[in-house]
Amino acid sequence: MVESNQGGESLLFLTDEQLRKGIEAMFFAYRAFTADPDRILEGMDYGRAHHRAIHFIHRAPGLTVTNLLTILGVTKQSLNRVLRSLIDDGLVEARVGRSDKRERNLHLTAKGAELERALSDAQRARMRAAYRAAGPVAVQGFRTVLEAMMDPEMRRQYQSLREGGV
Amino acid sequence: MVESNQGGESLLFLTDEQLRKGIEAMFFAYRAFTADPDRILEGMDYGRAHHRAIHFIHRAPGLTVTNLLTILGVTKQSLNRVLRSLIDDGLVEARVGRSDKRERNLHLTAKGAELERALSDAQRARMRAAYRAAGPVAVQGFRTVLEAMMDPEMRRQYQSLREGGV
DNA sequence: GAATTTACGTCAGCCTTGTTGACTTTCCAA
DNA sequence: TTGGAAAGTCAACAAGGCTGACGTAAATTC
Repeated sequence: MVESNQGGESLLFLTDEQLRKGIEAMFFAYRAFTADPDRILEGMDYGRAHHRAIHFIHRAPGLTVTNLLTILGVTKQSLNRVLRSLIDDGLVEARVGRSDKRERNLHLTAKGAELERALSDAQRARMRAAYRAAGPVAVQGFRTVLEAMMDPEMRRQYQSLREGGV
Repeated sequence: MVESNQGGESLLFLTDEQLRKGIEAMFFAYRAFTADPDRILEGMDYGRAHHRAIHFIHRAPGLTVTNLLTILGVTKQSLNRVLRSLIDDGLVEARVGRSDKRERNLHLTAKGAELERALSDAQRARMRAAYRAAGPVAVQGFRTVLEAMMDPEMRRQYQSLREGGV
């Protein structure tokens, strides 16, 4: 395959072969990425969906059900099943909204925070090892490419997530 | 949080906050990554599992069922369901092994290759746009971090995948 | 003040894709 | 010739997505 240069910059990294390698890297890395939390959750009555809910409730305490729905990109019914069990088991608390009483503000309980810590410790340990092995420049590139892959709306969400609501 | 330096190199990129950002970037980017093929497959009788099988059969034509099982990390029963429909619909051909007749060497038919092209065109288009936006240095970092995240065994698989078998 | 909209919850049913366990057939290799 | 490997299949189950329909409470609009 013949590659042309543009503005003197090599575009070798845009060959189909390079792109395919990137695609496969995403596939394998994502499996590794979820493996540790999955291992912790198996045996408990929870799964990956619970992990995601817990993560974002920890991340943005007080967020509403609709907020969480939007972030996770699932239906109300699907989230409800997960949230129901977390609330019933006392890991998540749903407080009636102060200004708008229709809303439910979601918080982790002490017990919920404990599980969150176990899960994110495991996930961060892998991430930390990878970051350390790759170095700061690579990490910067990693984040840049992932961000560029997101749809604009998702990217906005990703960037604007902060504590105290969404 | 106080950060220490080591060997004169900043370790700011290893803070929990940075790691958390990386974790969320993986989550959001992976959703975007699978969105386009998912859109193509919805309506057809296929799903993400079919896409994965098709991808790796295209990638390493002639690979055996056991090979594919190992790459995908699922059970024989789970893969068989997917493979069954692809073979019945004439997208995949399972040829009896030449040297070992117990083995089945998997190949895409013309029809299978056509779907593969549609799926990978969509996925590569997104990847290409992200790569182009991020630039070659970032892409290098992206690949480096993803590779570092994999388990050694998975990394070996990722690196050794080539045509003509696995 | 009445009507409409929003936020949330829930029931019922379906699909995909993963799992275990058990069993068969075919074939290679010691 | 016999044990083990490769593949296929049946059955049953679970997680976690989905749609559609409905109900209730609270906010908002007319």
